[in-house]
Amino acid sequence: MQGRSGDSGPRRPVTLDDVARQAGVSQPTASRVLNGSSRKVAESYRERVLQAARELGYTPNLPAQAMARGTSRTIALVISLISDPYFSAMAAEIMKQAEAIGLHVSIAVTERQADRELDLVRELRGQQPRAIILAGTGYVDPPSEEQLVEELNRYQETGGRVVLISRSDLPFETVDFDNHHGARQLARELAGLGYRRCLVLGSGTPLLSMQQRVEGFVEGLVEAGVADAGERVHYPGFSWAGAREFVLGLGADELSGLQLVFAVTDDMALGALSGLRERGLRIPEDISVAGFDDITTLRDVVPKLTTVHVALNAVAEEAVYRATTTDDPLTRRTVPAYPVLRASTPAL
Amino acid sequence: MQGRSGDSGPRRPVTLDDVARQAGVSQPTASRVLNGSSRKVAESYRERVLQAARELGYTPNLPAQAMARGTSRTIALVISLISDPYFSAMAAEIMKQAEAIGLHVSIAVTERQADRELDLVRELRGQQPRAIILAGTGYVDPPSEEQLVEELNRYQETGGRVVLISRSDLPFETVDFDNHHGARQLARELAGLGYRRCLVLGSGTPLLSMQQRVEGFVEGLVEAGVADAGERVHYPGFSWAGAREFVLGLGADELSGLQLVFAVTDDMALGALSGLRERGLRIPEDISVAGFDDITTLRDVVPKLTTVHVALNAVAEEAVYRATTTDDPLTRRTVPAYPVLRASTPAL
DNA sequence: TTGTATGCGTTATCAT
DNA sequence: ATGATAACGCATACAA
Repeated sequence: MQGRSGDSGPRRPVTLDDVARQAGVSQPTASRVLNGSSRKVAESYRERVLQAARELGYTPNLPAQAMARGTSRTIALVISLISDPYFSAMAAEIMKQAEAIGLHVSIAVTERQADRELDLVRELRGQQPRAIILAGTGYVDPPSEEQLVEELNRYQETGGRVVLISRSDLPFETVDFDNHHGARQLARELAGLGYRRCLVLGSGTPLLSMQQRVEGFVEGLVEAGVADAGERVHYPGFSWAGAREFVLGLGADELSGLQLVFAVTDDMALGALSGLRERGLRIPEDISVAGFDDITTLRDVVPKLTTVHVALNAVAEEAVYRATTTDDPLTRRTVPAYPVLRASTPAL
Repeated sequence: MQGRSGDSGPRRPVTLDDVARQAGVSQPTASRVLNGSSRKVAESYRERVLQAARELGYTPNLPAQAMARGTSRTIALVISLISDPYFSAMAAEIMKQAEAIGLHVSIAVTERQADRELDLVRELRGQQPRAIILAGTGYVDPPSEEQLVEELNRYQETGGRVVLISRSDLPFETVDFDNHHGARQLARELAGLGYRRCLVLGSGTPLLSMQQRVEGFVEGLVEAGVADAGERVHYPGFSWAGAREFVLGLGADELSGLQLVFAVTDDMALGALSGLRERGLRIPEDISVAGFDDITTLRDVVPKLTTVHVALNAVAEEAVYRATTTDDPLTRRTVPAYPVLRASTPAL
């Protein structure tokens, strides 16, 4: 009799009306007790309402609340790929921060298709979220940038908040890592260890933050006296597979004399590492590898990968803060990123 | 003048009414054109409505639609941890399947706290989702199982669908891997390679599916003639760290003669691997390691880890199907899981 | 085919 | 302090 489905036909969900009736009060009073803020309800009524709600198993109908209040308790988050360690970590941090202040996070995924971003934002806007956080990859030359900006503006004009992570290309609140500085410091430290001939793997997909990492790294090398640093920059597909395939396709002459491969993400660095090994090279005896992001996966990789650590929690905190605060004007906050040298790049 | 925030004060969002007015038709007609199913609208009207919607940038207010229709286009998904490779892969697959049929997925995270599950379900129920999928870890003896079942029943009685993944403990639609069989096959294959003295790392947190993996593995060994297989089962904390710490705490006598460590998840297997290496053991020369799940992370681990592959996509597909189909009665579908032998467990 | 009227569950505005 | 009543944006039954 219990635990079975379809027992007594589809019942109607318990509403505030039901609770009020059972408690013998008016429906607004029940509302005030259960969901309201101005707590001016007599203690006796108060208890009766609470008990009725408990007995009936009342749960507020969130869509109805959202409509009546004109605003929901949801933050919409747009990311590229949920199965990517970087983005799942980012999503986790943002959810954590949001939930700490009683907000729910609705996640949408572009699957790395630039054009899906616009559709998603449009769709998400329909959910009437309190804020939209775009944490996906910002393209250098977005196919529909104008429409996206227009859409976001429209959303913002109706009271919504827009926060961008890792993409300073659009005129909205932005939180970003210090990509340039982090990569530059890494290059300088590596140069200090004796590295000179470095191959740089940028992103084939033109992404702003990735370009900053390339430029920072090259600049760091140049500052350290590596004059021709800019000559060995390549742009394979923006993925593990892309980096691996690129490395596998390298001519023997291009590889010879190479001391290090730096990829703009750990994901790509691991792909490159895999490709290098397939070619029979030992890491780091024959060639060194470094990445960027400091994803959790690195925990299980041997040798420990040198990378640039980014404070995801700080970014998430800042992003959620900006997503819920309205007082300040358009700002751009940059969160530090600092190199972490590990076994994959020993001193030469 | 463009791209700035707070230009002309918080405007009101564009509603169906606005579109109808601009198009010179009634609001229901606009509704029929834009969101309705019965497309019995004159072509001339139809075009005017579509154009008006485009000009105004209309997006349907989803909460309002949900309320009017009495049902939303959302599936609620409860998982343990979004940053876990297994769960993020699962979430990705479910989102993919759901989006293919025009459904949005709302994710909630228990952070591995058993008691949070009940609260989350209650909260999610308020979102009026079409279905609730519980993909988190099912505890052997849930602290609030009765209340959870009651809550889910209440939800189901009001027309919601409930689907469980990897936990056959509750009286609802269930999709599960063949944990027992997968582990058993793995054990038999390993025994065939010559493995006899195997340490089994189960889950310190009493989880149903993990217990099945332990039992399956032991059974497989026993069938292969390893009489004392059940004596070397331990239950460290259910995590990378838990497995690592357990291995680090093993007495030298317990380690000596050991040929293999099998952990019930890849996550734990990798933790154990890390711990074993810290103790100076080489994998697989000194000792072998095997896991379960075949998570993506394994791609970057050397040596390649032997594991049991689970068809996440099949599970996700089945779960979403069950979440959206109402005709069939209570069923339990099991998805195959099969061992994948790799370099971490060479023939002895 | 199209428009009018009504209801969904909740909050907010108003009397009382 | 409490209760009637009017929104909120949309879909639908019904009338035209």
